[in-house]
Amino acid sequence: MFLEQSGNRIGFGEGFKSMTINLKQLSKLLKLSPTTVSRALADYPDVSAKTRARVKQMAIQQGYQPNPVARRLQKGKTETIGIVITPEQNYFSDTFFIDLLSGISNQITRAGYELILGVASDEEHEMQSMRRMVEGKRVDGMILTLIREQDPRVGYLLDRDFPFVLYGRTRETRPYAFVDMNGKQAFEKACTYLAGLGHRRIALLNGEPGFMFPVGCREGYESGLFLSGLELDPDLIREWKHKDPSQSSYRWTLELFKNDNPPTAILFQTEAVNGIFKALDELDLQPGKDVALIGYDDLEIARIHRPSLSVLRPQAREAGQRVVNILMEVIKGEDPGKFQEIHQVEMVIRETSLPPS
Amino acid sequence: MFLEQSGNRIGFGEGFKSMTINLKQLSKLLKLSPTTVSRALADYPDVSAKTRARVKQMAIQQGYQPNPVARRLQKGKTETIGIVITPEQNYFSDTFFIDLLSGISNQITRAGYELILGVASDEEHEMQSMRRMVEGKRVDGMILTLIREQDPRVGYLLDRDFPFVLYGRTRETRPYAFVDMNGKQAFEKACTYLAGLGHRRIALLNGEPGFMFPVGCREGYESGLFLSGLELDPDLIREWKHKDPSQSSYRWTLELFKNDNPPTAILFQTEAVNGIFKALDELDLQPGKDVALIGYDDLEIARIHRPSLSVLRPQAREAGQRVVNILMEVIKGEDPGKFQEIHQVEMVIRETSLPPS
DNA sequence: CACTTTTCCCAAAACGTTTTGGGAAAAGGA
DNA sequence: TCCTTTTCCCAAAACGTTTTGGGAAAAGTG
Repeated sequence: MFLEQSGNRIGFGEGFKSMTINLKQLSKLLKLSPTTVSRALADYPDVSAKTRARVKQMAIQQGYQPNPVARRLQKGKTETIGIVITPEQNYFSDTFFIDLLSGISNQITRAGYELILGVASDEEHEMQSMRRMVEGKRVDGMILTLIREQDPRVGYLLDRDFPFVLYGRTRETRPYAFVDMNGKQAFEKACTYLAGLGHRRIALLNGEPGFMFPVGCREGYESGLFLSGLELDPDLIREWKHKDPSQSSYRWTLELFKNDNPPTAILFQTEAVNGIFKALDELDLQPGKDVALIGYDDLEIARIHRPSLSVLRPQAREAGQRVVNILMEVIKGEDPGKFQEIHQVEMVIRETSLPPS
Repeated sequence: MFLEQSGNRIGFGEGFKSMTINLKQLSKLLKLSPTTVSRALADYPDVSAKTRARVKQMAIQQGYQPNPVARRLQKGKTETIGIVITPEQNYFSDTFFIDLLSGISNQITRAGYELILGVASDEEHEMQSMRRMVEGKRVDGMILTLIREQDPRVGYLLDRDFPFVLYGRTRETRPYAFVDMNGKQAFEKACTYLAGLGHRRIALLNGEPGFMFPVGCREGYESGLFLSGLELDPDLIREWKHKDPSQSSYRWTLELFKNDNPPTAILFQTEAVNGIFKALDELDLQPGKDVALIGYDDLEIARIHRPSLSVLRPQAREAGQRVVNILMEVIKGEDPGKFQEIHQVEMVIRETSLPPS
């Protein structure tokens, strides 16, 4: 124990402590002007290949890294992207969001940018946190998630021509950039697939329609029924109402099977799967066998559970990367209206999507 | 529709687009020097009360906000704190982390600082992301979470005297600042409580001992058994091994009850609750009635489930705020060794902690 | 009144980059 | 050789703040 500790100390020595070197100091070391060193490192053509190499080598040797703050001041950019999350909407119960965030973060780092995070407790603080970033000149662009049908954030940013990209869509006539998952098509696909297997009673457990995504899910569901020549039965639909704690996928499922004519299949967002499994268990119904299930989002539980859950799988990480790439273009001054991407969602058939028994 | 949109446009007008004002411009408007304006806004005593008021009023009227980048350059600080998260360790399956993050974020904002986020895919990238922040002079301090018993990050930061605070603890002889939950005491408390109710066979489903927290949980569990005069039975303990996907709270629970002498109570981290409930259901055992349960972390499901789950409740948000306050002190140059806090964890008795039947 | 102290303000420097606008030397062209 | 071009480098300015180090006027002191 003693040895290890002391060994470390001696090994690293006194001078190891992040002795940060300057452009000026580096240029002195090289007997060049700061201008030339800066331009050499930035690969300007007006510095000879020989000195460029010499500069770069010395820079590496000395561990020189340009001070990002000084560079930002000069460049007039923050090289920073902002995102605000709100814990209330069960953001983090899902790994989809962390996948999205992971894609965003990686791409931002690759661009040499920074990601600053605001955590807001509610809609009001969400706006406040965003304003601080925008009006405080703390970011060059914003990323918005969990988009509502009427979303004041979008109008706010459009009004002041501030660069942003939505993960999702909203009701807004002015053009803006977004990356969205084709939830409609996904649910349509799942619905027609189930109908193709022979299911005639397909239920939908949906999120809160105030958000944009569930709206698409429902559209896809209805369109899927229509395409399969099935009637829409409102009794088979449950949609989350604003913060009613009595709601749960568990109760909804129990309710559905009190119906005289219960469903033989259920579409839902995978986070709800636990409640559904529990309810089916109590009702002595076998998932997959007695009731077909398809969830949206490929969470770990979907793969691990027996029977494993068939799902619709959005590529959240890839979407996150696209969001960042697009935002960089918008920051450069490109027309946001050019960047409107709707990504396909693939369907993964596992064990819970069999024909009706 | 047309009216609304056009109304908006006219209402906001052309000039609304964030016309950012300068210190120099502001001072010109006030017929004062930039120096005086800056000092007036910073409440220096060498500017008269009258002009100070005049300056502040004009600053508000003009919506002046000092450019944070310029201020950082001058002050020689980034006014930024870094944190790196890794999705692999199921960080986000839990709301505890978002609570922690929320406390951290709020307190950082209050201090006028920024929180920059790195998302790393594994341990190596975690270190890489941190080095970028530290060596790239992008942050003034780091916050570390999910601490391992042997954690290279701590040594790295100590070696270069870089300010940081741990949420958790590690094995390290040099002094460092941390805020930790008293997991040991919590599990001890839960264990003695159950023993006090008459339970004699108490099981523990624990996390991976490579991390520091589960180590404390186990210590508390063992100490609780000892204090209650109970024998430790290794058959009643399950600990997560590094990435063995066959493990799950569900299987562990089934295993436990294959025992000739099965447990009458189980301690665990609340994230595992679904698997446990499922297993008990299959075994026809009533949670709370046939088996007492106490989880660590007060997740939503613990409150909502019937029967509701008794839990150990760490105050993650408060801890997050303390972490930031401490980090600010350390950044100011205070001795990190002075800041070592171990927070109490309260026990919330609900419906799953009854005496054995 | 003459001197000191206090009050209130400001010009200049500094933070560490990148960009601007040359300018000297070397190379090319006749 | 003389003129033009190209190559290679650099001094100075700029980004927007805060800090330093006064300094002039007003107020207090004897």
